Amino acid sequence: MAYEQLKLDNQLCFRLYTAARLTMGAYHPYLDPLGITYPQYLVMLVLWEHEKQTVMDISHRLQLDTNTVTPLLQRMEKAGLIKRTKGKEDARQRIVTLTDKGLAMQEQAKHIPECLSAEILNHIGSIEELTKIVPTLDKLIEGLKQTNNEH
Amino acid sequence: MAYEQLKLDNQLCFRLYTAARLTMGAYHPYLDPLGITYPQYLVMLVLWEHEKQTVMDISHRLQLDTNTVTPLLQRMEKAGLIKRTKGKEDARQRIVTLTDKGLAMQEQAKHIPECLSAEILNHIGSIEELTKIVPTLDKLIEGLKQTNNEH
DNA sequence: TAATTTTGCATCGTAAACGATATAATTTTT
DNA sequence: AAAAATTATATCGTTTACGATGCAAAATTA
Repeated sequence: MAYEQLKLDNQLCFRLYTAARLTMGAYHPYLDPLGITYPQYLVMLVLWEHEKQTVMDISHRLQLDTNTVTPLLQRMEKAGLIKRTKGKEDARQRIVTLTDKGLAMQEQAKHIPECLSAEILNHIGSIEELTKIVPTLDKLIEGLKQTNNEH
Repeated sequence: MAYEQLKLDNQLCFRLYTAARLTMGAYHPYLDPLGITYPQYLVMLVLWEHEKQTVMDISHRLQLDTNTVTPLLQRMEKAGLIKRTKGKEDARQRIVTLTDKGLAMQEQAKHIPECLSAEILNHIGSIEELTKIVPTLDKLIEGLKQTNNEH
């Protein structure tokens, strides 16, 4: 028999892992019509907030490394959502900007958050219960950033 | 400027996504010596609880599809952690069992959960705050399972 | 019993993640 | 200024995820 602490039901990380995957799945019906994936949607959110950003700005914001973000951006450029131009002052940098198509997509996307809230609300009862866990998740994320930096 | 609801900081899913990734990163120093990845660790947890399971048992337990689990199990078999035998009553099934090596790994792994708790505790203050969000995550997961089944 | 459907698993293709490494441009040091 | 170190991004290889499809064994129906 398993040690108590090794039981799957006692694992917080497994819950986060599952919740994250299933939530991404819930976005599918809304992102498919736009032709983007969930990570690409996150990049769009970042760019809709600030039009002009470097690869590093984006990867910092999403807590992803450039080796994940670069191919992501390359695919998005291919899809005509963004442009990647060489930086003028610093030629190492790549400046990422939205195309007209990328900018226009914001209008189609603006209802997605409320659609998702409504969908979850159908099955869970109260959205407040979910917003209540946000500060804890933020603390966890901050803690993990430090933990992971130490190794 | 972005619509308020489209701001990254207002996205619960982004938090789950980030928290899950960073937590998996925190497991790295403990799983590397064992030569397994986090999803493989999850499979081990499942098998340590019940020695003998079909591919479907495991994929149900982890909320993953067989097209994810099968290659995972193939790699784990190659690594000598599990065996996959054809089912006797039902020849379609694959019965997954632990090898001696896989069973023995439990002893090396039994301290991992407390190590991780301690590590997080260092940076976050109280573990209770984390356990408090578990019921909400469970409700969210259950709700999302249904939501995703409808589409 | 033969035909059909369903089920359990596997394979394929694509997109993430991420460690390791490479490369070119900038900074810092000598 | 030349050399060394750092920085920003990109490339490569492996492992996940997951939609789509295939296939053989069982279960169901005709």
